[in-house]
Amino acid sequence: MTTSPNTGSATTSTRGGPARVRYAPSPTGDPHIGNIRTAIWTWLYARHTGGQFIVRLEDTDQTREVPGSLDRILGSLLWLGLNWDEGPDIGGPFAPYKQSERLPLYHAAVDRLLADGNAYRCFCTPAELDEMRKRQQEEKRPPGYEGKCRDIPREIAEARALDEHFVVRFAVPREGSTTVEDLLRGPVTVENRTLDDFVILKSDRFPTYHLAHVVDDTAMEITHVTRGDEWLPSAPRHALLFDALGYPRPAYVHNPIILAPGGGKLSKRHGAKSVLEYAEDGYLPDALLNFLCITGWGHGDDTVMSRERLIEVFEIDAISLSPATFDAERLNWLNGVYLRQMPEAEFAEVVAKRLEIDLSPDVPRPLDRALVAKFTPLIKERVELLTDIAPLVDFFYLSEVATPPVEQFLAKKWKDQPQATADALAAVASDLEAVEAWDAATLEAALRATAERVGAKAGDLFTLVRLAVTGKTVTPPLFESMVIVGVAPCVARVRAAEGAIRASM
RNA sequence: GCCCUCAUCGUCUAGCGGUCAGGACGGGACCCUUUCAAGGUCCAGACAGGGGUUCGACUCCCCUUGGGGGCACCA
Repeated sequence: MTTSPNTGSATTSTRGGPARVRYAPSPTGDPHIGNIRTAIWTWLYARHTGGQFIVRLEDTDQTREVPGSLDRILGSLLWLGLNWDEGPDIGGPFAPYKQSERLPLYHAAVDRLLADGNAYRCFCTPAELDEMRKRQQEEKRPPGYEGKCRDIPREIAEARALDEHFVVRFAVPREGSTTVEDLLRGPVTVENRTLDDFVILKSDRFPTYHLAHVVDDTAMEITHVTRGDEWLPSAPRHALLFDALGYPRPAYVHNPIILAPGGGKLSKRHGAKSVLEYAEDGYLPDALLNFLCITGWGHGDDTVMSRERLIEVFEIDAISLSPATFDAERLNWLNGVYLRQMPEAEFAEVVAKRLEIDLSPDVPRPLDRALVAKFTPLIKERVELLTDIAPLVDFFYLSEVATPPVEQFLAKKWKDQPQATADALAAVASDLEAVEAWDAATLEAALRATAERVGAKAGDLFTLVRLAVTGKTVTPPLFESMVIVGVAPCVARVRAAEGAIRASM
């Protein structure tokens, strides 16, 4: 018997219209970044079509459950701005949205499959199955259940079920083939003989993913099933289940996974963290959203796309078929782009919040917002990650900046010239004291004059001053920074540097 | 081992039978410049290989190669 191929009716009838789609995570820990990308695409598709985005908890494996997962999953979505219309926390017309609370639904489906002869009870023990697999491996045969219990007469099976552990397996047709329509790649056909009789109900009376997916996505009227393409090989099983239960099949979108640079699985080593970790590390939600969305999907020549823009132009069937590689550098660049685009006040607030985390505990909190607002314009285009900020501006907060090692001053043009260097700094200090207005333009003019007087190039002198005042070689613009630091500390720091150099002579 | 799937610059992609194969990240050069950035200009860089189909293939088909995934009482 050949299963009739899905003609794509579900696909064509729902194209373009409002989509009911779902994100269905397992509470087994923080969602993986690839998993989140699927959620983003799914959400965008719902918003693009004016449909609904639903969250459903797939908690059918009691042994793998990690406490607190649900909160972190929902927290991740929230942080990314992926709001849901129905879910385990807010309920909805098809509640409950936790599979562990929907057991009766699965049992009803199993009863029907059993009654129709599309499923059967299997009494094989785990030990027996292990042994079977071992044998298959030795004989170089494909692994899979061979149907030992498939032909047990129903009355006998029912009797044994009274006091024996059992699972329920779907009776896959032994012949023919099954075709699944994937929105991205068209028809995918597999021979039924390559499918084994998979378990749909475990011995603890919980469903497996296969059954739960079919029952719930039907009950919740999901139009498009979006999931990672590790599910593609089992999609025909699901199709068979839909057919056996007499349910219409949803449209499927199996998207490729994200690869690590160099190939293979993505891990923390490659800069892939959980969403919440990105949040902690100071990435912007919109930047991560944008980045994840365009890795594995594209819209013409566009790269930087706002949330609104993405909703507007996102087409789910434009998802790329080949697995994309995670490009952390691109993410960082995008984060910088979003940072630079931010309105001044908003940027200042983000900076302040971050500094309250990163700055030394000696600095009193809450941070002086007026001071933050002063240097914020100086650093805006110098920051890619929020963690770049503290090292760039900490000298604004220190009453005393430690003078860097003398060697740092006596480099480049000042190499082996401690006398000239010290004299130059001395000149700087006295000229700064004499300056009549403490603003950037005046300071620059004054120090350029100083440079000429001591016979140094302006840039070389500025390097000295920068080092003395900030303790760093890389800083925000020097004169603007000095204005913020103030005349007295600047002079003191320059004198301290001068002293250190003289002491080393 | 069997099955499924994918294939354009280093990376993410545009292309949907006729293009100088475009853009972005990264790289290089130059400009700007008090450091570092940002910004600007420019440069290098790809259709995996082989067969077909066609007047014409990056585009369609087949094979090879390579990558990815699946074959649990996990999802």
